[in-house]
Parts: sequence; C-alpha cells; structure tokens
Amino acid sequence: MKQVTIKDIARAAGVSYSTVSRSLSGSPEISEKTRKRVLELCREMNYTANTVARSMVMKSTKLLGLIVTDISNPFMSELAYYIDGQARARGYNIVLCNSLRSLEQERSLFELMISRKVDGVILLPAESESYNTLESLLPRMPTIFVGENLRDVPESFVTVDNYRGAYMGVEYLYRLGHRRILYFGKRKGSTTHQLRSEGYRAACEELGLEPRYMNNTFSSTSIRNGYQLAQQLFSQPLRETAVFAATDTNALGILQAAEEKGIRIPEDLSLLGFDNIRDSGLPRIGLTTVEQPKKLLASMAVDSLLDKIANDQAGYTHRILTPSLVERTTCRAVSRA
Amino acid sequence: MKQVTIKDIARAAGVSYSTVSRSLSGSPEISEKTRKRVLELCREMNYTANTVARSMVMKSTKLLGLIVTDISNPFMSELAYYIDGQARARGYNIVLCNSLRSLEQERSLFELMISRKVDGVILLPAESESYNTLESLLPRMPTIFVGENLRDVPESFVTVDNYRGAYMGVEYLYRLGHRRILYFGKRKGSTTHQLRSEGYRAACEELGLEPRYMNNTFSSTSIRNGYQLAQQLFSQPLRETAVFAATDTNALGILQAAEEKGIRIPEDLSLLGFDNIRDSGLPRIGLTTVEQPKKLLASMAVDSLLDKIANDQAGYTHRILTPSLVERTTCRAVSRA
DNA sequence: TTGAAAGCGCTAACAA
DNA sequence: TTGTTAGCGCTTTCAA
Repeated sequence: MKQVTIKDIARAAGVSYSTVSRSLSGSPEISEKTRKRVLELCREMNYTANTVARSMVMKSTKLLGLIVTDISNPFMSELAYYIDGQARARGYNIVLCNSLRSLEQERSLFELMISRKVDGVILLPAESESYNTLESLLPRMPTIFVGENLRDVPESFVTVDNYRGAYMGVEYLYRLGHRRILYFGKRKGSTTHQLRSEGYRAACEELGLEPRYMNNTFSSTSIRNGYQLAQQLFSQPLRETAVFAATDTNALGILQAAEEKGIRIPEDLSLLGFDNIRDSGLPRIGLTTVEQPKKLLASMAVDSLLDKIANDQAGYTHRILTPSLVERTTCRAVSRA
Repeated sequence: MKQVTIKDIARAAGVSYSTVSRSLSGSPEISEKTRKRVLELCREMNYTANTVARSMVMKSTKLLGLIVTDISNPFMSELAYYIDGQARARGYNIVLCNSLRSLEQERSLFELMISRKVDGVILLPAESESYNTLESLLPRMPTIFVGENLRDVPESFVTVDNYRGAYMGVEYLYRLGHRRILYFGKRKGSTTHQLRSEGYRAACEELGLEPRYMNNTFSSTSIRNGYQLAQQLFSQPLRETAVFAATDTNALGILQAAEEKGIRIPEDLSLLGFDNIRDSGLPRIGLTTVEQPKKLLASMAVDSLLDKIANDQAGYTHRILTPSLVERTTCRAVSRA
C-alpha cells in the first residue's frame, strides 16, 4: 500500500512538485498544457492527495466533531443524519463520538477533538451541567450546543423553543376539551425539562387549569423508566383525562404500561408526547406529539458553526426554533360532561 | 486560538523539543526529573498534542471510516453505537458518512477515506454490487464489509447467517402449527435477501410446505414500501396463516396495513420479522423476529479490521454469525383444524 | 541523558 | 509560467 505522492508525479512529469500542487489546486498561474499533462499522470498513477499533509499546512482539517450521548437514540441518529448531509454539502466530514451521558467522558472526548484539530464541534450535551464542565476548554475550539437551551450562557446554541412547545401542547389538549392534564416525566438537571415544565405551568395558569406533576426520579429519560413511572401512576385511580409526557420516549413507556393495565389510549386516556422521534410515527403507535424540527436544527447547527469558524472573533448566537404539533391517534376530544 | 506547541514548551523548559516529545511519549531514556518538569509545564501552559502532525510522521491517523447507507436507520445506528464503543476501546475514532444507498456516492466516500488516510474502513454496503464498484480501490485501503454476505469474494466480511436465520424462522412457525407460510418482501440486488429466501425455501422443502413469495419490487426496503406491498396482499383473501417478512421494517409496514384492514395480529395472522431492530421491541409492537447479534457484529468488524491493519500482508476472513429467535407477541400457536 | 537535524506530504511566498 | 525553499508540529535516528 505504498502511497503515490506529489513528488512521484513531479518526477514522472519532469516538473517541480509545486507545479503539481498548482495543477491540482486549480491555480490560474499555470499553463493549460502542463496542467493537463500532470492531471493525466495523476490519474494514470492513481494519485490521491494526502489530506493529512494538507491539513497540516492549511491549519484546517475540514473535520467537524459530533459528540452525542448515544447515537442509537433515534432522535440523535436522525439529527446526525442531517448534520452529516449538511456538513458534506459544505465540504466537511464528521468525527462521531458517544459520550454515554457521562460528563467525564464528554470532557475527555472534547479534549480529543481539540487534539485531533477538528475545525469545530457540534455537541448534544450530556446534561445541563455540560457547559460548566467544558467551559475552560471552550475558548480553544469553536463549538455549538444543540438541543439544550443554555439560557444566559455566552456560548452558541440552537434549540427548539421548549417553553413554547409545552405551552402549545397544553392549549391543544384544552381545545380537545381536557381540563385535567398531568405533566409526566419532568427530570432534574436538564434545562430542556425545566423549560418544558415552565411552559406547561404557564399554560395551565393562563387557562385556569390546575397543574399536576409526576416527576422522573431517574437520571436519564428512556422508554424503560417511563414505563416504570407509569406503572406507579396507574397503580391508583387516575383523575386526569390526559397525560402530557416530557418526551416521546417516556410516552412510549406509558403506552406499554397502559396496555398492560388495560387502559385504552386514546379512549380512556389521551396521551401527548414531545420530540416526534421516528418511532412515534410507527404503526400501532401513532403518538400525537410536539415536533422538534430536526432537519432545520441540524442545518442551523452546521451553518452557525461554520460561520463561527470563519469569523474567528465572533461572539455567540442563540437560535430558538418554533416547534409544531403533529396530530396522530393518541389524543381524542372529550365532551365536557 | 493560538496553539501551544512542543516548541513553546521546550523554550519554557529550557530543553530541546525532542526532550519534550520524549517526556510526552513516555520514553524510558529520559531522567525522571526532566520528565516531571516538562509534564508540569505542559499542564500549566495547556498544551495539547497535535494529532494531525503525529499522524503525518507515524503514518497512522487512528481513525476508522464508517460508511453506512443511512445512520437514521435503527439497525445501522445501533451498529454504529457498538462500533464506536469498540473502536474507542482500541484507541480509534470514527469518521461517519452516509452513502444514501448510492453506489456512486459510496465510491466517492471511499475515495475520500483514502485521501483522509484513515487506517481502515468499515462498510455497510449500499447494495450487493458495492463490491464490484469498489474493487479497484480495495487494495489501497484495509476494508471490512458488514452485514452483507459477499459469498465467494476475496474480501473480508462479517455477517449473520441469513440462510440459517430464515430456516430457523420457518421451523419456528412450523412448530407453532403453521403449514402455510408466506415469504414477504424479497428484494432483488441484495445477497442478504437472496440467502434469506433460499433458507426459507430449503426449510419449506424439508418440512413439506409449499413456498409462496410476495416480492418487494422497490429498490429499497422500508416500512413505507412494506406497507404498500401489504395493502396489495390484503386486497385479496389470504390463504396463509403466517407471514415471514424479509426484514423488520417490512414487518412494521405489514402491521400498519393489517391494522387498517382490521386484520388482527396474531389472532388472525402470525407475523415474523428478521433483524430485531429496536423498534420491534417497542410497546404495542412486540414483533417476534430473528435477531442479528448487533453488538457481536460490531466488535468483530472492528477487531477483524484492526487485525488486517496490523498484518498488512494478510488475506481476508469471512465470519458468519448465528442468529437467534426473539419471541414476542406477533406469532401464536394454531391448532391444526 | 540530551540535542541537532532530517523528514512525513503538502502549500505558498519569493525568485527566476 | 515555473522552480526553489521554508515550514506546518511532530517523531526518530544519530551524535554528543
């Protein structure tokens, strides 16, 4: 696997190797004749440019770090799909890592990215503490946070408007006639969760409803712990006619527990999720939910980051996207008896 | 974002920069005193090694290319999760790309990987033709194919035993009392599909059943086209008591069409899938299916590839893993009336 | 135990 | 239009 280099080509063509470099880079200051001959030779000899060497002198790897907590999570893999698409369109490739929701791991990955000299990193943070853990490293690497609202922090992020999404969700259920709505799965340590629950509370106040919470006491959000929580919930008679789940994964857990309990959704209970992960659109599930615009999130993340890289001195930007409601089959109108 | 280099450290420490390099690399030929002082200084000055420069001289980037058709596909994202884990444990990072199931795109990504000087690539091929498209590039990059059985081709791959899995599936249904089993969703252009359908046919012959196929006429396999196919299937009375779907995604499409038609699964019809994607274990879905051991697939892919990289001259290896059956709720025993 | 120097493959400033 | 040369940050011989 001996590598053909620019020097081999130069020797074969009988020119200096800067001439080869110029031919390759499409520089104008070279005769068409030489260029053609050199390019021809490159093809014949199977020359492939060495990006590493180029990175070295250009001081740019054309690589973007993407740190997610878990790529097997459907929300993240969908986002990753779009991020890769957008990055490639802009001439970049992605170095993917999983932080496993560990702050320690996340920090060590971030250092790795610095060491690898990626041009920037897109971070789906392990938790709301992530900013603090990484703060000292941030000046050394252009970074954009995705999906987690950092509020008043001087670093770029792009996220959906979680407050507004939750507000919209409550309004929607209200319009269907629901007057008792449980908020399910609020978890500590996540600004996203915090904002969603604030949106829920505000809407309840506005509409004259009494808020009630069932909090997630686990350290992460998953189908499994949604299921466990829901079992608890269903162990007593339920006063509410609708449940608003903090995330779709939690809603999926509720679905399972309800099925086992013989509680029919939406006949006996309406269920609303948040995120619109792909699973939610699956047959037999058909979860009605507040959608995060994943494709937009992805392209904004990439574009913001590239902007930041280009304008070194720039500050930071906060972009908050508007969510929308996706109606499927888990919510129904109730008559006000 | 000025980078602190080995030279800055050397200057500060009043030593030559090879001494710094030696301290960092844990070389034995250096006094403990100097090493300590240098390391201390590195910490103070926030030194981070430049991996790109190191790659240049070491002729190894410690990067593995991972080319998938679509990372948002649950089977692939799960695989990617395990691949990243195993790669990292072995000191490597992953460069992720999506080929979008296009041979052209796939080839251009492969060339990109060569140019980026990744140490090897793990390929989830776009289709069975992939080997042919890439053949001329393969000698230039250690590669392992994952998930697609290349049969008699002189290149490494790791895959599940698709023939055997299908055979097992038929046996399972037979044991439940089914005598009429439809094979659903066989698609042209995929060796995987070919082998599965051969396994199905062999089992039918062995057990004295009459094979019947409903082929997938689309160019890919998805929930959507499984759904469309199933609509066709259900437009006429069905003779079979069980359907064996070529993939879980197809099975999910069937589930949807059945629901809309009022066909109950498993009461009216048993349904068996293949792959065990995560969606299949979701509440209300509970698809019984033939499982591909994804974690094992992943670690074998990484290990085989690293072996290949280490022993440059080596030939190729074919590893075929045994699938297993995951019983959930979509198949039921039928009494033989 | 340490330093000097070459070189990895490339780009770009400067000279011719 | 082309060639010469320095240098990107590092590792590693070879010499001291």
